[in-house]
Amino acid sequence: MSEGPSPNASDFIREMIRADVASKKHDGAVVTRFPPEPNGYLHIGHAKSICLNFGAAEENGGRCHLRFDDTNPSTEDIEYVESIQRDVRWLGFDWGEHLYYASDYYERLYMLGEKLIELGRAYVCDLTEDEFANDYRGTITEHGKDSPYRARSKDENLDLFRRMRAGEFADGAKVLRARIDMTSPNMKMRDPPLYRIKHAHHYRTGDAWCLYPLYDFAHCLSDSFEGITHSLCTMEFESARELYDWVVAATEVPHVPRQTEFARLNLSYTVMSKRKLLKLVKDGVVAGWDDPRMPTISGMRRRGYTPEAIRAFCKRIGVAKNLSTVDLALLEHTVRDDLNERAPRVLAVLRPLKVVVESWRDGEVDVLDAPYWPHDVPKEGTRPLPFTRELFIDRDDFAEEPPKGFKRLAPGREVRLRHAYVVRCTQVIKDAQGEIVELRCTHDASSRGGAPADGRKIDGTIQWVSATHATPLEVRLYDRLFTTESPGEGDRDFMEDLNPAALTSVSALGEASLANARHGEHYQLERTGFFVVDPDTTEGRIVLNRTVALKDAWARAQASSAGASPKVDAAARPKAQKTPAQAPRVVEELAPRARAWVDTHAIAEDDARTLAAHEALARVFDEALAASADARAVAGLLVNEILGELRSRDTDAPPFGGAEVAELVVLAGDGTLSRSQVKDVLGHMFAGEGAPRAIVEARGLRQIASEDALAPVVDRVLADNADAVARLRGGNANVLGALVGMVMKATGGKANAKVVRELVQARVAG
RNA sequence: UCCGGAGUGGUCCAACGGCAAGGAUGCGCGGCUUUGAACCGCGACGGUGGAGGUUCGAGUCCUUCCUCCGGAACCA
Repeated sequence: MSEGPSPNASDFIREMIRADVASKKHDGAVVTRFPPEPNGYLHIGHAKSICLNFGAAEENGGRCHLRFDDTNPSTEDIEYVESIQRDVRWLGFDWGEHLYYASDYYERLYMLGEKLIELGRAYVCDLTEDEFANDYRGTITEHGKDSPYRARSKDENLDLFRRMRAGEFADGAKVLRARIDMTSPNMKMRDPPLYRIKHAHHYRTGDAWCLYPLYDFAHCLSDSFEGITHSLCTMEFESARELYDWVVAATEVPHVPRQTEFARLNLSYTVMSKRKLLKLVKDGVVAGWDDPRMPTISGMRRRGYTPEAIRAFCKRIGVAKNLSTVDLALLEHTVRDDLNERAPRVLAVLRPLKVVVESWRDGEVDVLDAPYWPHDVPKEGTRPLPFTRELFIDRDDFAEEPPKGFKRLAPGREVRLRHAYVVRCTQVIKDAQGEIVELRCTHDASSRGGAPADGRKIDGTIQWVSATHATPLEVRLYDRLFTTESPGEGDRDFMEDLNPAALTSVSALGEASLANARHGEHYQLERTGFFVVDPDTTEGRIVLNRTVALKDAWARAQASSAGASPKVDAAARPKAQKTPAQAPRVVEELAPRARAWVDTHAIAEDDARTLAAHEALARVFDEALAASADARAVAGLLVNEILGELRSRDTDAPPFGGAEVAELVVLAGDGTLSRSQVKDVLGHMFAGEGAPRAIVEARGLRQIASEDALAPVVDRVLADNADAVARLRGGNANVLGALVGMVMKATGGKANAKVVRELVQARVAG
């Protein structure tokens, strides 16, 4: 199987982890976890997460835990625990000793609940769910207000919490809430519930508890208990991160894990939510979680997908934060790519049409030795393939009136029977209804093996089976479960988009060797598709599942020329309007402080607005003005350079003040420093190396602006890059930038880029 | 509407502020072929959501607008 484009997968998460390892964060340890809730079967979306968590850990010498996030007794079941373990293992990942259950932490978590109460960071609230939602939580745009129970004493809270555990209250009568901030813009922070009462039987803890922690409390603490360093989850948990951090800090647990979110996988023509998958199972639309039409791991396994193919797919799709829907065709390609080198080739006929080779003596059997593998798969092995007078070929491989370009069998025409003989159709026999029921052929005795002795070229090759040696097969042809790219798009019920033809079962005939097919084996039925032997197979009844069809250029061409159902070419679709309306720029009134800056210092309004919006920058700006610097230049530097730097360092205020910025502006203004040196110095200032002048002196920074000094460097670079110069002369203006960049690099950023640019232009023109 | 996130060929993912925005898939064409597969080659398809700004130079930094997604479960 060919490797993906990037053998060493890299994405923003792996980069972050590598950086953490390099900086010895957590002593360079990498511990991740895959935390499913045992309330459903794993699907291809989980596979993405599994590959990321186990993969990133392994690549960095770390480990990945399998943890069941089982904090909701009413939906969870041991069946799911077992299927999940089976699926993760099947995918090829190993958690070693590190199998955990949130339910094993119940006691520990409970104690932290008490601790939170003692620290005054949580309280027992008697509001019903509706009361809280309607009267206290507020809305997305309005603040909430404090629960009347928020001010309960520690003792009362503790007493109540213990009695909650003891089972004194009914479900929903009370919850334990975090005491955070009912006015937070993040709804998750408005005193979220941490514990709820649920008199329910838990599949692992039985009836030991009637008090169960909620995700936001249990998950982050479980991560902390296990020493998880990188807690990777999907984007919908993004606004929960603030609460995650709060709980970890508030409970004062020693280990602090870090949550990072990535986009979940969506696949075209499939649904992925557990709710929808469960409905398909419950409604009997599919035969179960492992139905080959399901995007579950177990369904794909039964369909014949391999772990290697799924892992290769996960590698190809990458990891990012974009909302994305991967084309199912990519998954299918990856599966074919994997199976191509894994599945031996055999012959089978799905829609049998009888063929009598009249020139073949009745009763004679020629056992051919047929290779299992095509010439480009480096594997060896053959099987005996009996050839007899009566055969079957596929109905699609014969046409009474062949269309243009048809390379298969037709009256009077020749075709090669794969691995066997070239035959010519001499007669077409029909029944009373005019239906073709049989073909009469003659064979070319010189063509045993497929090549006629006279060397004439035979265009078509088709599959066939001996009528007297055929193995009956039940072949299940699977197709995509939905007919539309986005099932249930808009207001439509996704069930309306179900593809009734997602499963077609046919009685087919396979070659003799297929009689020995064993459960789990992969085969390619030549010219048809990849198949796997289904577990329903019994002695004498071989069941084959179509994993994926082969690409079929002929069928595609026929379909599009027929125009009957022209496959909608994605490229032909009108481009989605990305910016529908050209909205006029609405300029808001400047804040008074910003207005004053604009009026008295003539700085740009946009800059003034930006500065006014960032307290730390505003302060630095005022300080710089006090140092009587060029206001416009200071504002520009703060807004365009320093602000971006602050963001990328994830800090609010720079480790230097206005005086230093003013000093830097002077150094830039008087020509001491080149522009790139200014950025360089800024970097050192952020690193806490002191004032600009000191940095400049210590490092001997001085820009080179004279043409005389720069000319030799420019000439050298131009001489070393004659090809680039040629391209520039050829009219590619972008190369100019690259050459300037090379000169800048050659001078260690000391050169004045403007002068360099002019020099390069002059040299190239001259 | 409030908070958060994201916008790069049809799709998915890349691109220390620097050479013609790269790869995969899909699509088309051709070669090869005892699978109309695979393999090989070629091609079309984007100027990076819009508008400003900073810079010698912007997909990348700043501003603003637009669009999409997530968040108001005693679910995870």
